[in-house]
Formats: sequence, structure tokens, C-alpha cells
Amino acid sequence: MPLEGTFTYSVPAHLCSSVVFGIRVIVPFGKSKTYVAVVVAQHDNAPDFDVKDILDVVDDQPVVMPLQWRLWSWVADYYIAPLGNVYKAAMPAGLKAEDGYRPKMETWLTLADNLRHDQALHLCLDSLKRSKAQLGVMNTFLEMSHWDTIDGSRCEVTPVDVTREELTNEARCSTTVLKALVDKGFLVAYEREVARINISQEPHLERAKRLSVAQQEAYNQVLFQWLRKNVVLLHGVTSSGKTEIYIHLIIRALQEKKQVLYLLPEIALTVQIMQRLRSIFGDRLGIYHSKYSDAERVEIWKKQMSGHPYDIILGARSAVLLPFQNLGLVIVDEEHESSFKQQDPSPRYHARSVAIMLAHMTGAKTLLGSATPSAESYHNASTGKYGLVRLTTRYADLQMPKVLVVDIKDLQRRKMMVGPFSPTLMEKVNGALAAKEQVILFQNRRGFAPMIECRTCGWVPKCQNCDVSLTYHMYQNVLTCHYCGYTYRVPDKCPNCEGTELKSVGYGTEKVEENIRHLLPNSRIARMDLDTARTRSAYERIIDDFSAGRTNVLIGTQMVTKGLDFDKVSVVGILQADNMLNVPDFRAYEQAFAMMAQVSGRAGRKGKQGLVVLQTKNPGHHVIQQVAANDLDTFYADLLEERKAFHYPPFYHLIYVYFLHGKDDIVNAAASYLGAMLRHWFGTRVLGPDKPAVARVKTQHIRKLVLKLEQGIDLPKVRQYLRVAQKQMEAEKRFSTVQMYYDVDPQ
DNA sequence: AGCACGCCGACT
DNA sequence: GTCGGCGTGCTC
Repeated sequence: MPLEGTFTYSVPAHLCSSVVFGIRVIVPFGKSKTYVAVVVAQHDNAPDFDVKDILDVVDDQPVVMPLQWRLWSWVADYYIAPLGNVYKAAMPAGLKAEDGYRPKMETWLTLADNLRHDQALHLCLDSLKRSKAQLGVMNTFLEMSHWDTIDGSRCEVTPVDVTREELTNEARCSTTVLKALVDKGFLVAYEREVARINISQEPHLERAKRLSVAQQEAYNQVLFQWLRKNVVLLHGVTSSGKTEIYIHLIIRALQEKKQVLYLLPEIALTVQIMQRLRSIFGDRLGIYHSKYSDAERVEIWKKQMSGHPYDIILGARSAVLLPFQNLGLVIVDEEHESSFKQQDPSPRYHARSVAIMLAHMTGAKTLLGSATPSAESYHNASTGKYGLVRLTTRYADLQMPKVLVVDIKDLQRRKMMVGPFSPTLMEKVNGALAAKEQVILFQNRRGFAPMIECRTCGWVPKCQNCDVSLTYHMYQNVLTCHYCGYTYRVPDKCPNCEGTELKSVGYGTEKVEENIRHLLPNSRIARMDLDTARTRSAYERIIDDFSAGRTNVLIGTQMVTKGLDFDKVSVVGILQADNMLNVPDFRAYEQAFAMMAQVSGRAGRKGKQGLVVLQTKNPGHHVIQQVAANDLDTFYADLLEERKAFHYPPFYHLIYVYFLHGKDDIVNAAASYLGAMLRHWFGTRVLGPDKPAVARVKTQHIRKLVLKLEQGIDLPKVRQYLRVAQKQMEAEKRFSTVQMYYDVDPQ
């Protein structure tokens, strides 16, 4: 449960020997409920409150390791999250409930004992003469189980049992026909447990590609840096083949009989990378991410606790909370990705930070990889806290793409834009398609248009529950709130002035797609955003179609920037770079730069330089210039200087404190009350309270306090003060219904 | 979170 | 006289 701390129970005598650390037990909780709990400590100190007895034990083997418990406690403390929430995030649901997990069963069929000689079998088949379907199934069964080739006396062939699924498929029959045979006693059905994660595939470590000279050099450097540093940043340009280096480091860890954790952002966990690793590491590799069913996650968890755990776990954020028995290496690929930070719900943890802590606790080495490192990691690497290895040459002598900056403000003024496209972009796109090459168009906004507006009076439809304008989605013809998911009918006329002309303002991916279809009727267009790639299979189909050339124009949001390797893309268009730069957030430039650099990296193919058309209203903006020149050094120098001047990470720790309530005046008073208290202790380190950019979400009014804490400040003490302040606020009756939470190291 | 308790207004 | 609405407080 999302509660702070742990609860103490007494162990009845008859359970004394079975209650050990890490097992699950059943306990009474509250007036009438019982819950499953995990044993995390045992002691003989009688507490000063009444304790209840543990009712029963669930496991005979621990399901949690002491080290995990230590890590969970660290996460709860550092991110100021209830321990219960950390537990909730770490454990698959099936392990949290007493009967949540059921092993997967398969029905098998075997020949009845009394038919296991020729005569009886013949009689049986005779009796089925009038039931054609049953006879067919019976014959298919005999064939599949090899009973047809066995003649009574000599048994050279061993008969095998057949699964119900195989038999019904092979005989093309329904289960009713089969059931008739079982009911007649000719076949016997029984259940057998099967593993959901049962991939038996031999490892083929020799399938790892040989490293290029540059890669080999980087590999050696990483090993060398690890002699002195626990964390190394591998800063390798896009398409430099970082994955190849990871593979060789993993092989090395396996040779040392160590386990490996390989973290990727959810969205980069594509079939491409999974298959590549599986073909090399076979069933020594386990995969763990949110698209896996809970039952599969339970099995992976249990395997990790067993005597033969996976040697390698490839997973998304939550895989960092899995049990490891002998961890030697942690890889965090695309470490700059903000999706490593969990936003909602609590615990709002950053998997990179937790991974580094996990590695620290286990004595493992950590490798962070990125083409566009986060400001934090870049800073840590350049100040010597982390080791740094650079990989500056692209794989197979691929050139860095050429970037053309196009001023769309000027073109708009001269009425030369065709929808969202500049003449330059259209020319390059046409050229690429004519040469049978492919194009990626990047627009970081889904839907048709970010809002619609009444032509006469300027009225804009807003969400009832949130303070945002609604996004227009043409295909479903609805207005959607991207914050609460609520959808609205598109009004026929303006409720304000009765005007009937409602025009869309701005561009989303849908509108870009429609424009392109109009302009290039012969192109084969695909769109990839949250709406078209909602399921894993839809996402994979889009990628598959594009890499096989069945589509040749791919329009997408930031989804198209992640971990995809296409080799026929010659032109990448960034339609509105300003969207990303004008976000009111201190990470806006960092994220815009990373996104543009990453999407640009998709351009280019063997032997031909790729082209990026970067459309912006601010061609002189320093970030645009730095993207165009691929000048990372200046970009980071500027970024870090700014961060230092304005007291932001990596020079200062940030903690956001959020307040939520249905009434604006109450949430405001609560935030001011706590703000005043904190200001008393921390002075000018406290900013706010302020309304965030979206000040109401899901009918809750929001306020935010910002704490900027200098390096070297006693963070545990700060967190302690925060907890005291929160307690004091909650003690005030008028604020008792105000919800509060923290975002430590916000993204 | 989830539940019980308790205080109020609206019904047979 | 009782049902059920929701605010409040507690869970070893």
C-alpha cells in the first residue's frame, strides 16, 4: 500500500522456523482486512504498540533479496516517496497478491492404457466408423504420437503425448470432437505446467561482429577507465556502433561469470535490438518491460531468484528493480532520455541514478551511452567524476549529415510556404523520392492541430477538467485533452458568437500527413505517433514497413528519433524546431538539441551524405546554429554556463514540491503556508509557489514550489526538514485534504 | 489505498 | 426513524 514505513508483527511459535527475510506472509491489516506482506527485518525488541500475529506464510523461498530491500529503501528516501509505492513499482502485481500468479497450463493428450495393444486399438477404430470427425482426429492423434508405427511387440519407436492445441490444429477439428474421444475413454487428457518465458535458444557468442579499429579502441578505453572510475560515459556519435561495444563488454562480463543489466528507454526496445541480442546470447538473455504481461514478469522475477537466473536482463526503467545475484555490469543506453525518469505515479525515480546506486551497492561497473549526453552526465564526465570515452567516427565511414537551416518566418511573410513545408524541403523530398530514397518528417506534436479557433471572435475550446486548449484529431473527428484523455464532440458553431467558421491553428502530425498526401499523391506515407503506434504490434508494423521500403515517407513525433536504424533515408525534415525551443522548462534547449541531433542521425546511408532540412523562425538562435554545425562542445559549454548562472542542474539539486486540490484558494494557501515555512529554513533557495504552465489537471488545481539546493548541502537533512514541514501542514485542518508530492531531480 | 466511523440532509 | 452522502483518521 502507498504508506510510509514498515509494520511490525509477531511471529507465532509454529511459524518461527519458516519466517525468514524476503518471504511473503499473510497479515491482518486494519479492522477486517488481510494482506500479503514481505518480511524485511526480524528482531526481538518489543515495540510500544500492540502487535498482531502473522497469520501464515506464503513462500518457502525468499522472493526478495536483502540488496533489493536496501535499494528500495534508498529510492524511497532519496525520492521522498512512500516505501509502499517503491514496493509497488518493483514487484510484479502477481507477486503482490496471495493468489495473483497462476502458472500457465497446457492440456496434453495420451492414449488410454487399455488401447495400448493392436487388437484393442482396432476395436476402438471400428467403433468410430459412424463418427467420421472423431475417427479423423483419432487417426491424426495416432500419427502424431507415433502409435501408428508401433506394432504390439517390438517398440523401437517411443510414443509421445500430444498437446490439445497441436492436435486440434493438425486435425482441424473443434474441441468438442476431441472431448467426445476423451469422454469415451479413448484418450486421456491431463494438465501440464508450461513456462511462459521458455525460449530455448543456444547462445552463439561468436555471432558478435568484430569491432572496428575505432570501436576496439573505445572498448579498451572503457575497460581502462573502469580501473579508476565506477561509471564511464561512452559519448559516441549517432551510428557509431555503440551497441557492438556493449555486446563485447557483455561477453567479457559473462566470461567473468557476472550478470549484466542493460537498460534502454521503453521506446527503443524494438524487435531489432531484441533479436540481435537474442541471436547472440540466446536464452541467457531475459527481456523485461511494460508490454510484457504480469505473469511473464513474475516468471522472470522468479527465475532471477532461482539457482539459474538470466545472465543478462535487457529491460526498460523498471528492470533496475529486479533481483540480481551477481551483478557485474550495468549499461544505460540513450542515458539522456527523459523517459528513464518515472513521472507518475510515485516513486518518481530516475532509472539512471538508481542503476548507478545499484551498481555501487553490488560493486558492478556502469556504462552510460549516448550520442547526446545529458547535461548531468556530460558535466560529471568532464569534471572527472565519471570516466569519459569518445567515439567520433560513424560506423562504416558514414558521414555526418549536412544540415540546411531554412528561415520559415521570412518565407511565411513572402507567402512561399506550402502548408508546413518550405520550397527547399519540398525540393529535397521530391529529389529523394525520385531517387527511390526515403524521407523522415519530424513534427513534435500529435493530432491534427494543437487547437481550433473561431474565425469571428477568437473563441478556443478548452478542456472542462484541465486548463489547456483541446487538440483537434481529424481521423476520429474529436477534440481531445492530452492531459486527462477526455474527448469532446467538435462543435458545429461557436458557442460564444454562433459563428460557424472554426479554423485549426498550428500543425500536428495528422495535418502534416494530410498535406503530404495532397502534395505527393504517389508517395507511400506512414505516420508514427502515440495514436498510430498505440500497441506494440502497430508500432512494429510501421517500422517494418518503412525499413522494408513498403512506405517511403515517415511522419512522426519524437518516436521516430529513438534507436531506429534505417539505411535508405536520405532526407530528414524538422518542420518546426521552435516548438521544442520555446517550452517553458530549463531543459528545453538540452532536449531540443538532443531530439534534433538524434533525428538528424537517421539521415545518411552508405556512401552518401544525408541531408537535414531544419525549418525554424529563429535561424540565428544559438541552439539552431549548434545543431547545424554539429558543434556539441560549444552547445554544452553554453548550456552549462547558463545552468550555473541560473542555479540549475548539474550545479544545483532541484526538488519540486507539488500541491493538488479541487479548490484554487485552498491549494494556494497550502502552498504559501509550506513555502513560508521552508523559506524560514532555506531562505532564497525556495522559489514560489507558482502556478505551473498547466495549472489545473483532472479538475485539480496545482501549485508548485521549487527548491534549488547547492552542491554539498546536506540532502538527507533537507529531506528531513521537508517531511517535518509536510507533517506540520497536514496537521492544519484546512489543508488536510491537500495532496502533496515531491519531484526530486525533475526532468 | 481502503475502510470504518461519524456527522449531516433527505426520504418511508 | 433510517438511509446514504462524503469528510476524517487510521492501518503494526
